[in-house]
Amino acid sequence: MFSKTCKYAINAMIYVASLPGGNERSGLKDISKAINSPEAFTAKILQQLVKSDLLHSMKGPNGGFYIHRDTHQIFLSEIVQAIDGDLIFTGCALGLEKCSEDHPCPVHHKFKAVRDHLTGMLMTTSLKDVADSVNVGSSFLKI
Amino acid sequence: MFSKTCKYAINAMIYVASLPGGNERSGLKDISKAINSPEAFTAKILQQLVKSDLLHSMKGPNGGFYIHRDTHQIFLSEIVQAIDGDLIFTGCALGLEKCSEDHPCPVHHKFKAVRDHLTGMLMTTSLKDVADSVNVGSSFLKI
DNA sequence: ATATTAAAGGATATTTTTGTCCTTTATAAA
DNA sequence: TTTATAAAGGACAAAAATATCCTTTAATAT
Repeated sequence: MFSKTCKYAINAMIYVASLPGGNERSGLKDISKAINSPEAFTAKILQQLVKSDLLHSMKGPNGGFYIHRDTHQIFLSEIVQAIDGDLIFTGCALGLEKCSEDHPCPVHHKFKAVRDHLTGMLMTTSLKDVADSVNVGSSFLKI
Repeated sequence: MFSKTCKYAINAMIYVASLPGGNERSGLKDISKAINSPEAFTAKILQQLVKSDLLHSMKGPNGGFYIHRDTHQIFLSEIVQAIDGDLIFTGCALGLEKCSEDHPCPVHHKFKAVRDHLTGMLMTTSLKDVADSVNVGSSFLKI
């Protein structure tokens, strides 16, 4: 569904969003430990998120990553889009180059319904929604 | 969503299912031409499908691949399962090893709804359904 | 029987994704 | 101002997915 990179990215964003204090910073080590991901690889992903303006960073002592925007206004779809692009939202299920309403692949219509469901879910689920559920202990970021 | 291998597999199965005459055989060349896939790679995929008993094959002159079972009773889910395994049906959206109703990841419940939708679609869409739509010209296997 | 055809199978190559390591740059604290 | 800290960036490595090539096996037709 999502690339491994994208899964790490979502996890990382949720973790940072779930930190108390809102704009508190969290370092690479903390993040990768919290989401159980390889540190160096996570660094690259965080860089991508910073470039996509989903995350912000500060170098030096007490530096780290933080979220600038209101987490209530950041939706999972933005993270997925930033990392995996929009093929998941628009691509043909069977990989056809030219697949559209006018020239549909054999599963186009049925698949579109599922994809719209997924897209809708991602576009309406905010980082705050999921971070809150982590904070109240009703969901988890790792084992 | 699906691996490229799986997409080729679905396309190939639909193509063979859409052949007139039902149990007619189609060769590797025809199939890979029809679905616009690399021939040698497609050969490997067809082998997998044969091993999974979704497809049957005959060597020698006039040999080729054909579908044994009633295409009305073969569902897309079986193809996906045979090639990509069942991670798409059961795996955690965020890649967590231990993700369940009791110990859900932050998107578990919302994602489950989407996944159930996908699963339901795949389990109820038969090869005959989609092959028919190709045959009447309302859907296409390539550009 | 022999030749031809087409799938099966094994080995290998290429590409993409995932992952690591090390140096450079920016920031802050001493 | 110097030192410590932590992200940024570049180069490289490993693993997995995708793809090719060539030989072997099975079936048919001559």
